[in-house]
Amino acid sequence: MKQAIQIDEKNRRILTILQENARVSNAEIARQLGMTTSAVFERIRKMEERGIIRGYSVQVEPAALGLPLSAFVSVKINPHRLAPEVGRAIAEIEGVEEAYHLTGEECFLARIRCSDTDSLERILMQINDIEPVYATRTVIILRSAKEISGALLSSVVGGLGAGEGA
Amino acid sequence: MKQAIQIDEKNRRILTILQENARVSNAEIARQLGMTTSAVFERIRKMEERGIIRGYSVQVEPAALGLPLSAFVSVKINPHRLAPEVGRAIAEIEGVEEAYHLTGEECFLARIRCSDTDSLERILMQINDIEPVYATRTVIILRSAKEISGALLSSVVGGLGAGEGA
DNA sequence: ATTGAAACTCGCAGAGT
DNA sequence: ACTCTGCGAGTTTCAAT
Repeated sequence: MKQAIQIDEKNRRILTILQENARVSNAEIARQLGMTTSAVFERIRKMEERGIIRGYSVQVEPAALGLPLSAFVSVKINPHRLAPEVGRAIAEIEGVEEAYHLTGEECFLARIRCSDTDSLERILMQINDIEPVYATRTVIILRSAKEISGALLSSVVGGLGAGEGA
Repeated sequence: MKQAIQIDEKNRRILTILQENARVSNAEIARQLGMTTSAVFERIRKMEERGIIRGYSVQVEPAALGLPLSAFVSVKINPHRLAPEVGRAIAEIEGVEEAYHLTGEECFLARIRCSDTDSLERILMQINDIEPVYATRTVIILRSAKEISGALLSSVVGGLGAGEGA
């Protein structure tokens, strides 16, 4: 059974502070919560150990990386039981930031980040080339009304930037 | 004109390291890149100042917060020019992690995180209660094949947890 | 933009409650 | 699980290049 590991009040407050700025010092967290640094240190260490904290990330302005274009691609596949393979194949495509297996006929949704429509076209072709995929539907993101992820880009390394050739 | 602020090689490598673990020390980054800590410090400071770095976040295991259920809600609205207001209204609803204004008929997409289907129902009602909204379509996320955001939850603070009452 | 040194602050571990 | 204590390590500033 996958039991829900619940969290106490103090840990929740530590996470709240880390969420706003993951690079604050333990000492600063301790100050804000009226604890000692050691206590904060221990709690964070345990949350990391228990997998409650998965990691820490930087949110980057995508324009700075030459990736101003975002889109969602909905995907239909045919033998539905190939979903795991399709999921893996989509996830591996450069420019795919997120990929979800969903209920419904359009059983995959991928969020794309790229430099321009040419780059988007190339990504769409790669998705359509996956064997069980028989249809895609793409919508462009005009604006994010709320974006938690900021731009946690998998592709800081990648180089899907505006200047790249073939 | 919104010019694309491009980034040099060193900054890209710094961002790559921060992406994997935003809580590494500047000294450690410096070691990996063969720079001095001061240089790394200065470059990070400037990227923060210029808005290239938006912030740093912790990725939390959602189950630990009692939020095992994820969904996407597509929204249709009627006078299309009320989009900005609708976007703001959706973004404010507790449980909405991300909200995007899109091209196409379903011009908004919201990603939801909540404790159970009851909670999801309540969120859907709130979305449908927004004036210009005349239709929603909900799909449940079965699995994330790729999830950059990990679980950057806006609602660590919130308390949409399993145990909450009304 | 980078450096090296100086002053300050923090991380982290050990021992104790 | 928290506190106190202390040293090694990290942060941050600054004059100089």
